[in-house]
Amino acid sequence: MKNYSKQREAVSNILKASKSHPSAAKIYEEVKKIVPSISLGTVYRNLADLQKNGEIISVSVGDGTERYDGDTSPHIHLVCRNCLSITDVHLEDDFGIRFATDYGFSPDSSVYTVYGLCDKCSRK
Amino acid sequence: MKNYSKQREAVSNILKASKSHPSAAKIYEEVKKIVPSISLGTVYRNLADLQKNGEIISVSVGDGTERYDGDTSPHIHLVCRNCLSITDVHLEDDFGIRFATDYGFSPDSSVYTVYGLCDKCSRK
DNA sequence: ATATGTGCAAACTGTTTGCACACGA
DNA sequence: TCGTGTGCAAACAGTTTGCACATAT
Repeated sequence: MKNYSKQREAVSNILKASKSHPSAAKIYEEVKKIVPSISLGTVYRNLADLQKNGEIISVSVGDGTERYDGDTSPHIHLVCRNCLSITDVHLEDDFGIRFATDYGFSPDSSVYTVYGLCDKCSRK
Repeated sequence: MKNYSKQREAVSNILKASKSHPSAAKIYEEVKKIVPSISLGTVYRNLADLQKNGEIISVSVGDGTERYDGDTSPHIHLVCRNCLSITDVHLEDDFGIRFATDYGFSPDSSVYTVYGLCDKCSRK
């Protein structure tokens, strides 16, 4: 059904180790240090697979690129519309997942994003 | 500072009246019935403005298009990875917004999305 | 042996942008 | 009048995909 590949493993590891919500291009840069021959297309393919499995999530920051996150524990993303920074706020529990189940929905992941201006940018 | 335009008004009205989370292309189709001369570029520009004002929000369904929502009251989106349907689950309160404020963040909107399979698709 | 994954590069498509003109205040 | 908004079309950029080859089981 699904074979092992060092490329997918590397992508997964990088995301799980990172806290910076990198873009596909950034991940590509990082993975090349481990698997130099990897191509950007493969990065995208693996990101799609991992996301479908619920191993990673993705967040829209509004700059046209998708950001990826290897942390699937319940948390909110505070996305600054000005500097595009993403701040995590961890939660006890993901009640969205619980609600979904109540509706007959089979959830694999959830993303809670709050948009606005971060502390620094709102002072200006 | 910001002028009135029937184009922006029409885009806004359509979104506030709709419950279907339409794409920009779909909105364009609808708006043309009201302002036939409107262009797709203008639709995008107005969607960006409205979103920046917190009048509308947008949701990624994962098919490469952004969906727009004129309902900014607290609710969760249940997005089916198979049929791409979006089901709304309304909430009492948007605690993400409250949390954000506690962190010195100035929120303008929030999006809570749960991905998975809807009732219908998970049966197959 | 056979299904699955990869690298490469071209193709795709949603979105953005420059420009000349129109409109609102 | 003067700043803001629009229409058009071209340009852009992130992402996807076809194909031939490589790898996993």
